[in-house]
Amino acid sequence: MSDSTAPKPPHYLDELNDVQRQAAENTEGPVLVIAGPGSGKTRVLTYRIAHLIEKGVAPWEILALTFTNKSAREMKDRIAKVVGKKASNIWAGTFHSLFARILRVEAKHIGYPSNFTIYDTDDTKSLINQIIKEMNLDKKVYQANAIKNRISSAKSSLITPKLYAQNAELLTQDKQAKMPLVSKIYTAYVARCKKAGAMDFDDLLFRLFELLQNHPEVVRKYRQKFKYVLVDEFQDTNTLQYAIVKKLVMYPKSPRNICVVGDDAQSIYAFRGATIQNILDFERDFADYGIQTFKLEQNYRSTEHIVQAANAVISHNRRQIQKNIWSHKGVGQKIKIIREMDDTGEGRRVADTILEQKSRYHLMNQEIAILYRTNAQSRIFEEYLRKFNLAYRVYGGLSFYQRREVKDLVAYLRMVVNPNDEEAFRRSINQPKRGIGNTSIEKVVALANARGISLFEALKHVALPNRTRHSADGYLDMITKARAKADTANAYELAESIARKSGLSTMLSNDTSIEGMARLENFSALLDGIKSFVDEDTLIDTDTLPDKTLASYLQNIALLTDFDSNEEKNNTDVITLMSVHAAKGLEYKSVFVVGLEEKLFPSWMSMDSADGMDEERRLFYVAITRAEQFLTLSYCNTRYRYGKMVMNEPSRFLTEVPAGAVENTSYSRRSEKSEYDPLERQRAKVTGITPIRKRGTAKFTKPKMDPSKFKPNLPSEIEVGQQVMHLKFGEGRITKVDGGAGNRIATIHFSDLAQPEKRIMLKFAKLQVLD
DNA sequence: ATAGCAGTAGGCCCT
DNA sequence: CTACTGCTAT
Repeated sequence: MSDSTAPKPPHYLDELNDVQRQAAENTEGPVLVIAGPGSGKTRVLTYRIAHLIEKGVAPWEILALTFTNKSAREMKDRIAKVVGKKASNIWAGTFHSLFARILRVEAKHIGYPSNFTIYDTDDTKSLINQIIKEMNLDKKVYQANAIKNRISSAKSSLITPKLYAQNAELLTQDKQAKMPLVSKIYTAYVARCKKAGAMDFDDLLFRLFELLQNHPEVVRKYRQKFKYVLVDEFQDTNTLQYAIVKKLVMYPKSPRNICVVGDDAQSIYAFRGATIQNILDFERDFADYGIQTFKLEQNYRSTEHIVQAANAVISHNRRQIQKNIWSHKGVGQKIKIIREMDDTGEGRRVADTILEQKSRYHLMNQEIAILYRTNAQSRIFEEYLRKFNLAYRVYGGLSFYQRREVKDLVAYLRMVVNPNDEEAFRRSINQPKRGIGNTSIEKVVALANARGISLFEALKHVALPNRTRHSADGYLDMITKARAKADTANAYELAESIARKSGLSTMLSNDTSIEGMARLENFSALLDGIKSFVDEDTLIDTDTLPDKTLASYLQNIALLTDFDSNEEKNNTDVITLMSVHAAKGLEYKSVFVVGLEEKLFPSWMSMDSADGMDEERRLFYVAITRAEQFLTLSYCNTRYRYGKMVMNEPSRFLTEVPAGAVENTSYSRRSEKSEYDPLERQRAKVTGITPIRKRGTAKFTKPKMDPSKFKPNLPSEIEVGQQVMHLKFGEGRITKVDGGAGNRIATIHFSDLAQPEKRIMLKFAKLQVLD
């Protein structure tokens, strides 16, 4: 959308079409913006905020809630282009991060420490399993995942453990699922989180709601503060999120300056409790206060065949807000449909088509995306892209912060900040092994439960055999000493010293396998991350954070996803592989939507209900509307699932794409023989495509050199001026070495990177000197 | 009492 | 394809 080429930028409102402009200028009172795909929604939001600021509204009086850190950052950057630096004072961020920020300030009102820990899904599951075990229940019957979902949706519907226990409907459901004690587990879970000083993701919303509900002086404060509230992706908010927003803007004499932007057709998070009912409720709730509705219907992203296909597909859904999405970008290319015999063929054919498109239309890698329903589908595409020497990056799957080695160190850091953190205790107490096994931990748990104290406290007093006592004391001493420094010391020094004293660094350094080296890489990348948190601001959004202590570092990373990380990935020319969910809000010149088969897309989980099917169709709608010029849909007859070959029908969604928008070479003309040539298959076998995704290996496509040939030099051998090789960053030159003897830090210039300067701790990073 | 190993069962959607 | 379980050696 860079059609404005005037030398002097015109007044910013001139860059908007009529409807967009009205949506941006009508700043007072409740506003609902229904925004089709590619209709300039972000543009409206940013100009609206810019307009508010130009009119004299203070940036900190504006609350803009988004779903991802990325879109918050983008929005701020774009606002800054109009109003300058003060844009950074806007309260723009995700629901979770902004609410965590408020909760830290107001924690005392709800009996939480302001250093509260945020439990991620793994912590949550592990705690639930723990409770199940303590209650002597069969974990095959009581599945942690299912229970987590029950608890999560209870919280999202504002149902406390108490209300749950009184809710006949929920109790009946649990009985039918043969899990009558879910209510008890829920109660125990909430108590344990509280005791541990921990909140899970839902708590960040739930506790904030409680806070606003029960503390009039607090709610008054924030109502006064936030004079204008904006919500992006409103179709993906759940009941609880909307309840919080209402708390902030609905009160006597409120100006009700609330603007929500969304598209019912792109609602794809119902499985997490999101409901488009919120849009309908919004219209009802604010009907008496002069609600204004604007529909953005012009699609600036895609050519007409694509828009036409999208409209046709979505019209199969039952209810929707009426709108007429149109494009004036010309008819463009027709949609290509690829059919293959099996998933391997699909992988090869997609990679082939990419090569063809690249040469014919001069596409860059970064203009291409492969979108799939489930992350597990990525493997085959990775294999072929690699084989064809096409650079790619996979989003999703195991994120950096979920890696074992990263979580281990983070667990120690969490203990330093909040010693009551039960999950961090369990993870750190015997990692690396220090001879405190299950039996000892059982004793600790027993004592903690008996006296109602934390595990950490219990460890101090529990009776243990001498040897075990000794290592326990070592652990306690380490955490206690670090805690003493936690408020004053720089987060990086603290983390680095813990990494050393815990024995984690030594343990990882001693592992010389390739996976081990990759783990060490990740481990030092974490330390590097903490370092840049401390001295630069590049890593994270400091505006949403009050300070730079270890506590706020942890708070921040708990809410980061794979998407938000720092690396140079945004600037490198790579093909994007991601799930359709992850692709929401993004756009690419050429998009491949793959695996279009019944039971896969639409997913088998959703096929038994009409609501589920509608959601799958919206998901498909989101997928195809990511494409600007080229859209390719693919499916195959058989594929491996759970290690077994299964037959698939083509997805019903394919039949919903109008024939007029589809290239007619596609369905059946291409001879199946050539695609299923046994010789060709045999050849593929012989070429031996080896799987490249191993657990714990770095995520980048191409290692800069063959890891098996990589021979790192000793840290002491590294000098200024040397040309060195780093497994992930490639070749670079040492420009500076500083730090003390045992802790030398090299500044290295990697000219291939977008941000070439890296500071790397020599004791962790492995570097090979090149001659 | 702990830790490493090996074999088995169960599970893998999306945040 | 991995996360538990149970066994055995220390």
